[in-house]
Amino acid sequence: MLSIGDLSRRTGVKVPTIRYYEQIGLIEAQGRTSGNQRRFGLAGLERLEFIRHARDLGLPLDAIRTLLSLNETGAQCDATHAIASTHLADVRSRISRLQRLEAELSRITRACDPDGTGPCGILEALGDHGRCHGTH
Amino acid sequence: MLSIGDLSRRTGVKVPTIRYYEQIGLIEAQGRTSGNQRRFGLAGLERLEFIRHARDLGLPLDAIRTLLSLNETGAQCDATHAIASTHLADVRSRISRLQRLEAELSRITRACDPDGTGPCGILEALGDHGRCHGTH
DNA sequence: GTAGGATCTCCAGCGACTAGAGGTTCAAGG
DNA sequence: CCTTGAACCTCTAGTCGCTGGAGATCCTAC
Repeated sequence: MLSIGDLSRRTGVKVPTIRYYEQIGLIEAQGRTSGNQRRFGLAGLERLEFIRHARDLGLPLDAIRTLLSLNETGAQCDATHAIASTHLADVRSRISRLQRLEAELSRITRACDPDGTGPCGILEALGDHGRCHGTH
Repeated sequence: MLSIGDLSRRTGVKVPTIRYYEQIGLIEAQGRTSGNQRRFGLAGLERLEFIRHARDLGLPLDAIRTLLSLNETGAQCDATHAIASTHLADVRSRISRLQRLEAELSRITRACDPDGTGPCGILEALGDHGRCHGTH
């Protein structure tokens, strides 16, 4: 029987976050002590580790909720694969967007000449989208 | 004199968003009609274009607020440069984090064998962080 | 004069937590 | 047995950057 603090230490998920997960129905305590404190079993620990790992991989809680129920109802690989690859595509598009952004930002940042006498190049560049190369 | 809708069409910033920006003190209408509708001038248009561009580059509104005031008080290049390069560093770290994530996710996604008879590899991989390569 | 699109204000919600107030319970030491 | 103090409880509100809806008013063209 694990207290919420034990669970937190074992999984690295913060105590208020665990309570939050319970509130939105992602996990459930096995029961409560006579003094109303949550107690978790091994199943709860594993479930939270699953959630933690999926969160680390950037999956939204809603997708995790679906994955958990797939896990219970006997894994349907198709659905699982769909969620994972959708997320993967999402991550990839975020990467490429960020890379375009990085290019533009570093170009703009270089436009600043701290020793010069004119107005700051960064502020000018921000005011004028027309000078940008490509889209962002 | 531009109505809020004109401003929206010219900048691509949605009407409710413009109102939100006014609410948090980022922009200000030049005045109101007798019927209480906002009217903006050229200064407002340029200011909103600046905000739009900075937002597109991923800068948080707080940083934009600072940049705008720097722009007014006669550009201090140092401060401007600091904000931009802090943001650039942030973007770069997000990129590398996402790339690590991408690697892990595509590894996990490949673990799924839809035709197999065993349990879904993706779900197993999610349940067991120990199998991951590197950190995420 | 009227129709209907644009505008107004105010409030609530998103995702995924995080922080704080104010109170109770549990475990260890004396 | 009693006390201390860390850990726990509930509830509410705040974060960021919008977005959507309700219900009312305004503006413009016909």
